[in-house]
Amino acid sequence: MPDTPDAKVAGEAKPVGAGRQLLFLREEELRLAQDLLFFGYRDFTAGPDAILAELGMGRAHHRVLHFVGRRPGITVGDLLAILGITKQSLGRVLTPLVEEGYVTQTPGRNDRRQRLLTLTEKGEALERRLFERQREWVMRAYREAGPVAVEGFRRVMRGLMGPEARAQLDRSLQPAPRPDAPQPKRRSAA
Amino acid sequence: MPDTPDAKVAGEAKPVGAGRQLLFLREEELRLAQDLLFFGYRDFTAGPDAILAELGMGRAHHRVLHFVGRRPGITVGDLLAILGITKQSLGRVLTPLVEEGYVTQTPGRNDRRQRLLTLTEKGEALERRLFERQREWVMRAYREAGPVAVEGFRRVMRGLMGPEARAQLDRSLQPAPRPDAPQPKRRSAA
DNA sequence: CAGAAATGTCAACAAAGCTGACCAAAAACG
DNA sequence: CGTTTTTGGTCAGCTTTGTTGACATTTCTG
Repeated sequence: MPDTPDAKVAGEAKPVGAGRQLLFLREEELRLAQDLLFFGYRDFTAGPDAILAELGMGRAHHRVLHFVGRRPGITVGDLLAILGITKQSLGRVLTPLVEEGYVTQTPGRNDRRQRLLTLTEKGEALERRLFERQREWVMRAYREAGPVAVEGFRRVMRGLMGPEARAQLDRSLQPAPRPDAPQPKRRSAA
Repeated sequence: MPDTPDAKVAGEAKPVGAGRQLLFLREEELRLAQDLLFFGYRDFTAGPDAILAELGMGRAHHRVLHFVGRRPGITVGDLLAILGITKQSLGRVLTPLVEEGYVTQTPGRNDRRQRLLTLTEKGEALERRLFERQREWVMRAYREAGPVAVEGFRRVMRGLMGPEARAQLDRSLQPAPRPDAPQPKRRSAA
């Protein structure tokens, strides 16, 4: 089956009959998924990792830059919920990022306890650099696989996420909720 | 079918025209890919992680169990190449796995320097338990997404892998190479 | 004002990577 | 045969990024 290096990676070439969606999940196919996720994720992160290493940073810094860039003005608490780590762990990467001028903290206008996080120009520049590296990589994969495969990829990856992550993802697709507008007493969803 | 809370995650519903495969890669779509991979991979590994934690093990142990299970009789060197770590790092998880009876080492028959690695019954049982947990998770995602999406997922994940990982994947799909047959002087592909 | 919430910080620990140095057994080479 | 290379293991020390637990500060809220 792995005849040509690319064509139908390891999927049965059987015409996908209507009702038999339960049979195509044989053990080998699941094991293949494990392999794909391990190797794929590892190589997906390798590019940025190399850039970060030169700057004495790690993947955790990238994640902060990424999610702060995605939701400028995000609160520390929300960032913690997204990353799913403790504030001590976050502090260890966030504090240096602030000290070295990649991220700014500004007190919230409604709630001055909050430190709203935003990328500085320097932070945006680095985030963009990391993004571009990763973009090339993903673009290659997308191009090779084609638009239909990309849509399938998204659907499956989304299915691999737990309900909380899905909610967070949906939220991050919303048009950021006016960080200074009077907000209706949000209960932290953790 | 999954038009319910899932349909078209965040993809443009535009009919995928023929030649415009270069345009559909807008920035937001790439950022979505980053999010999907982060959350998806994290939640994909969460199940096994929980089981492993009870046994005082980590993800690294799972990887060893997985790849030894996949290629019984694998040499330490080959396992190192697959995992892409140093032998010291491997030693820290492999030695305990051997000591606690999950993995056996038997000297190679052609090359008695080699320690061919195989799962014991205990090792197979644990690997299977981890596998089943992950299977349920992946199955849910596959079912929700449908067979066509699964094929797309595979194609994209494979594209995200670097050339070396692809080669290793192909090799692991081969019918394991008779660990005791006289082998034709393999040059280590590091 | 009292208490809860948002954030920060100190200390200690763990998992899983890394480098460098060094050793032994077995194979391969000349 | 003797030398060199390969395979694998081990010790020691360092790094990143996660964890708990305890405690302080500021600010909001009832």
